[in-house]
Amino acid sequence: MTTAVQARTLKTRARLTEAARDVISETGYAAMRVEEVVRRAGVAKGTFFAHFRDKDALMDQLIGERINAIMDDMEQLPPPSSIPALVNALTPLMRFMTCERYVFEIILRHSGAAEKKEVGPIAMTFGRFIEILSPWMKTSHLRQDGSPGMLAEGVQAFMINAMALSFCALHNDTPLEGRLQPYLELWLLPQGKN
Amino acid sequence: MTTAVQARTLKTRARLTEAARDVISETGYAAMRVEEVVRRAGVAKGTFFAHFRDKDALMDQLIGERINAIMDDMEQLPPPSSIPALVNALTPLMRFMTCERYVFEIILRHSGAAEKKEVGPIAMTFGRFIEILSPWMKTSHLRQDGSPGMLAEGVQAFMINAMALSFCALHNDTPLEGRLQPYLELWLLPQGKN
Amino acid sequence: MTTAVQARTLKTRARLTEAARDVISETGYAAMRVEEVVRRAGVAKGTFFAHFRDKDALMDQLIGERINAIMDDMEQLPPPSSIPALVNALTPLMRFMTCERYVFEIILRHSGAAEKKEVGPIAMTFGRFIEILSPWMKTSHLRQDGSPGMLAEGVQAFMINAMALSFCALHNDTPLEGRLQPYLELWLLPQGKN
Amino acid sequence: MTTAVQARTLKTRARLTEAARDVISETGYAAMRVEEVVRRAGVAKGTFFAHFRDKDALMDQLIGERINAIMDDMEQLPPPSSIPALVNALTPLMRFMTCERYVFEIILRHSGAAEKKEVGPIAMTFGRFIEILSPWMKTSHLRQDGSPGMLAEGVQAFMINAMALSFCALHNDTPLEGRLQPYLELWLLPQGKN
DNA sequence: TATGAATGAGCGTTCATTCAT
DNA sequence: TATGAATGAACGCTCATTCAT
Repeated sequence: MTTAVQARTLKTRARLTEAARDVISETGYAAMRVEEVVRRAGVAKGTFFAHFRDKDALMDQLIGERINAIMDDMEQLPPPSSIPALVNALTPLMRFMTCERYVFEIILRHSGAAEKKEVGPIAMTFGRFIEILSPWMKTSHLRQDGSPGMLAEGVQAFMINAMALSFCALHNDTPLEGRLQPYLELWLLPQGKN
Repeated sequence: MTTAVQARTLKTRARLTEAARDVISETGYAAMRVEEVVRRAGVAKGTFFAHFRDKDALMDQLIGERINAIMDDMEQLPPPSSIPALVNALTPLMRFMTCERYVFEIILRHSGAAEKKEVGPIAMTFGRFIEILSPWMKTSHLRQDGSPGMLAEGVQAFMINAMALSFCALHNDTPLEGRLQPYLELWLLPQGKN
Repeated sequence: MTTAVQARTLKTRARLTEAARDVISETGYAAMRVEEVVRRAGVAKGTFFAHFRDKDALMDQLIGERINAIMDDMEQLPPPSSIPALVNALTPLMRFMTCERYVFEIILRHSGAAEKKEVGPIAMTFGRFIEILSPWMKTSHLRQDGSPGMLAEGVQAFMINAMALSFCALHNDTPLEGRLQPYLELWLLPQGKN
Repeated sequence: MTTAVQARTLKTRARLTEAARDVISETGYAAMRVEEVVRRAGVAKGTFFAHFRDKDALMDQLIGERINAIMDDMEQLPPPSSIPALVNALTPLMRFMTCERYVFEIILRHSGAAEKKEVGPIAMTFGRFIEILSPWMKTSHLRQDGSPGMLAEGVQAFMINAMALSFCALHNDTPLEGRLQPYLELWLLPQGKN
């Protein structure tokens, strides 16, 4: 009984997210309308809000799963053997996160939850990112005088900085990756090697 | 005549900003409503938009002037002679920038202007910050293998990262400054010295 | 200036009420939708709520003005010379008030305002009704041992009672007026005359 | 078996009404939500509607039983020997009926059923009220030129009127009973005696 | 410059009721 | 009987921004 009921719930939820994905692939994230999603999913508006606290909660999930998919690919990579290789490995993630200003804003807003119990998909990916990056930091050609975790968090900080600048007229002549690389060299290479 | 008119214009503008400061000191930045500002200033709503392109332009100015006041103090300081001293010097700025989530978001949004000609007060402070910090980077106890500008930008990136984390339940057990210090040590000290 | 602005305001308000009247004449009161009213009036939804606190406030006005129109007619009548004549005089009002259950419920709900400053059109008509009826109570064929005002309020009480019963299966075989008459006889005639 | 099943049915129903009474005693009638009732009763929402046609049916029952309890007390009273005594006898009923605006509205709405077969608890109390009051109308100090039933119905009308006014800012300076008494004197006393 | 009524698109809400299991 | 996810149709609201005067 309970199982059957859950199946129905999951199905409805899946129809909603599927409809949302369709809308987004056609119009982008910023233009997604709840009304349009429920219309396509063939469910009532009330149902939407029974499944998602608000529109942002759906965005959190959809963007979170995209980030996770990209991280799944990252995880398959061998530890990058050079800074340019590292930048290359990070590029798909940065590309997605900056695909729309709206997406980047959602990500920033959800990067940290105010309440521990409210930690959502996007916030989780920030932790996962560190877990993926940390082992890469142990490569011998990189500095080894900091903990892998801290080095990884530094990479994260430089990435966010580079992405934020990409929306800025003063800096968007340089491509994202080009802007990141010199900082990572300075951050990650043993001194005297960069 | 022109002078008289300009004087009136400046006065109206001053009344608007003054009213806005009052509202903010009572309710905070996020709760500021244009309606309330014009009510207190005793002018019509349309007048507000004759003086400010939009609400954000006022916010840009108000937050920018606060940041500049803090930077005026920073500028008086001698180059910090240690990482903890540097962190101390940066703390007032970080305190203000994280006083409200909304303020932090405004700052991020305005850190880079979409159009070069639209570089506003907040965006200016980002440049000024680098200018203040760069000379500090030349201190002999810090690494000298990167340009002062890049080192300063790195400090900026770590600050933003630390501030972003301060809104996050998973990390806000550590105070802002404590979170920043180890990263700056790793970023700024000659390797082998931290 | 102020006059011109007020004229515009009044015009918009008039368009809204006019549109509402149209909708009601076509579909009845209960079926009136705010959305439809603003659509027909050619104004934005926000404008509706700038003019009326809520849908009920518009209903209050529309129903109030209908009641007032009926009372305008009542006011032209000479004091009824018999109970049946009195009942006849009251019938148009009762007919309208019971035209829809929804209308009767609105009237009851608005008959008394919780706050004095919130006394709206419908509540006002209750006072006006007493003022119209009171002089009628001075007719010589009616009992004169109570104040006209009290006698009038009694008539009001019996009317409301009769109207409430008209929505009731147990009583709606008798027409409204027939139900009212015996009570008014007992209430208004000198004893021994009914 | 049938007995067992019926027992379970009755038990569920009892749990629902009991839960509803709890909710009402804590939050009042108007704030009662079906959701909260079923939560407390530990049953599913659908179960509620297997036991009660709709929410109003439960309200009808709960309010009806309260009115009946008050009428049980009224029935014990000897016929009031004066108008003030009569008013006193009616006061507990009026107090309850005006405890919440919502309650008064429910009572009015249910005072007459739309369908004869749907005469519910509240509607029944209206009949019972007349039955209790009618004998009281035969007291020698009251007018005897109207049937006891009609006199009783008049009392009912005046009570409802007084109660309706109690929700009105314009009239709620006078207490309920004070507002009722002069009308009953005029309605019930032989003319020349009031 | 100043005015302030009007805009407007969409979000979130409400919550009694239904219905397939 | 019992379950509980789904329904659904408006309403109210938001509030920065525009524009005719």
